[in-house]
Amino acid sequence: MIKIYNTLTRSKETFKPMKENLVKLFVCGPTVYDNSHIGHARTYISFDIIARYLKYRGFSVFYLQNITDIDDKIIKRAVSTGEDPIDLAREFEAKYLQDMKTLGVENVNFYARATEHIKEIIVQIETLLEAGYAYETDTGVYFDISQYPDFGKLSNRKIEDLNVHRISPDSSKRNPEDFALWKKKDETPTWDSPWGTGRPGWHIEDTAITEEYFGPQYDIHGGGLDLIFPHHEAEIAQMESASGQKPMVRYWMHTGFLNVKGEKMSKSLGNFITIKELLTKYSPDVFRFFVLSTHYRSPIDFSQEILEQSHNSLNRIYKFYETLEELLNVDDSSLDEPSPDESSPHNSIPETKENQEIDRLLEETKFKFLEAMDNDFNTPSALSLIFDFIRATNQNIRQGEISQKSVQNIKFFFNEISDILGLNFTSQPKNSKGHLEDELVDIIIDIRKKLRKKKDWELSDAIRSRLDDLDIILEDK
RNA sequence: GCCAAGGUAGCUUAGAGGCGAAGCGGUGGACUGCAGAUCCAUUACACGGGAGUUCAAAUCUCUCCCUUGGCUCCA
Repeated sequence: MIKIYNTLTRSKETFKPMKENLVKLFVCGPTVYDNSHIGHARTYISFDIIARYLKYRGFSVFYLQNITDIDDKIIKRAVSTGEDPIDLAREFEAKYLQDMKTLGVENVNFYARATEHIKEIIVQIETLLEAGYAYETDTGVYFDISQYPDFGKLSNRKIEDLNVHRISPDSSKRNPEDFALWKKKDETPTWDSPWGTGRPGWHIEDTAITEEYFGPQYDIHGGGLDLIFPHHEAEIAQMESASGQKPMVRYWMHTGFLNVKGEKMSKSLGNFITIKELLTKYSPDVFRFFVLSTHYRSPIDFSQEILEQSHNSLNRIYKFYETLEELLNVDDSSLDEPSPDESSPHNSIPETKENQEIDRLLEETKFKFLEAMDNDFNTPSALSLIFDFIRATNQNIRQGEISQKSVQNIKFFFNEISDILGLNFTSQPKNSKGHLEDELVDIIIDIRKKLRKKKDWELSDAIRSRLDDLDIILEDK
């Protein structure tokens, strides 16, 4: 039984989709006006894992994400570079999708562009106007907040408290908190509407898109913590007013921020790290492990040092997996050490008490792993169980008390974990050098092996150290 | 001002009334020609301060202190 923390009720609730085992999941996508940064990556990796786990648990997941490809920031950026706004949006959308692919975020079923849903947006605005929830002024069409008394239920705010404004409200609005559904504009790009040319407001695209694909009610809506207010609040107001059905969303999920030295990452603070920059230094898996090591709702503090910690921790799992593979392919090691005592053809260790112990521990770990993930996707807790298991198993391996069958079962479990968490320790890339380079390095290593057999330590060490200078690390077994 | 999330060993994180956590780091050992990696063991008075409830509190209540975020740009 999966429990999900619902921002709306501020409590964990048992997850039950509206329709049997079909999960309709919507996550707010990016506004594509610049490169995506690692804060975005945190959120999308978190929801990637959530989608993976729901699938693992037998749900059929339809994961929908919007792409905000029209908005003030895009236009502003396009004006400054002299580019067409839509071209600019397409360019950064492509980069975003590439970043996600590199990060192993691959469970989104459909990306919906705002500009390809203008028709649906207009229909929804018309519905709101007809029902008296919206009104038209000289500057646009606005949602009338006084018609929706529940406004603020998600962020736990009262309308009367919303009196601090960074931007002075448009004077044509009835209430200062009313938000734009349609902005009347002349500068391109614009779309025709019953209210003249212009473009949609920010919030309406999501509800138009989700209504189109999911209907007025669906299961999970996710996004970063910063979207709770006003974005998600506005979505609720629009959709529930337009459809008359509540709730629009059954489970609201929000990811915590990625901070740098305790501060939110932002351009103005200059602590902005793009996904591309990150990946020049660390592998996608290291970053994913870093994300996994904190609960998705908690703030996560980024630093080089912590990524190093993640790297080291992850290596422990990698090495364990390698050990499993070695145990299953004992004949491979015959080149180096033909261990005569254990070279019996079957090399099978009979079922012993120790083996039963390991098998029991495996079952227990599996159970607890699911329990941790069921509990609002508690990945840190799940990881901790894996480390417990590795330590205990290593002890048995060291004593030689483990059967091939047990190793196989363990490996199978780790393959599952690899899938659920999206960590690729099953196919760990060795060296991402070019093909020819690989082979050249192999030749050098081969020669060095022979030198070591001759106990020519001086030359062996020199080779190792020269390779080290090229970031090729040799580790003798 | 209002709303929200936090303060857990040197660092990063789980936990959420009782059985003293996981990883990283440190230390010791095994292995090794050496180095590294790996493995094992071990280490660390752990719960922001103060009061209260309770047989029992990191965990519940109150209060105070501190940090961060949001309050129509935001993942």
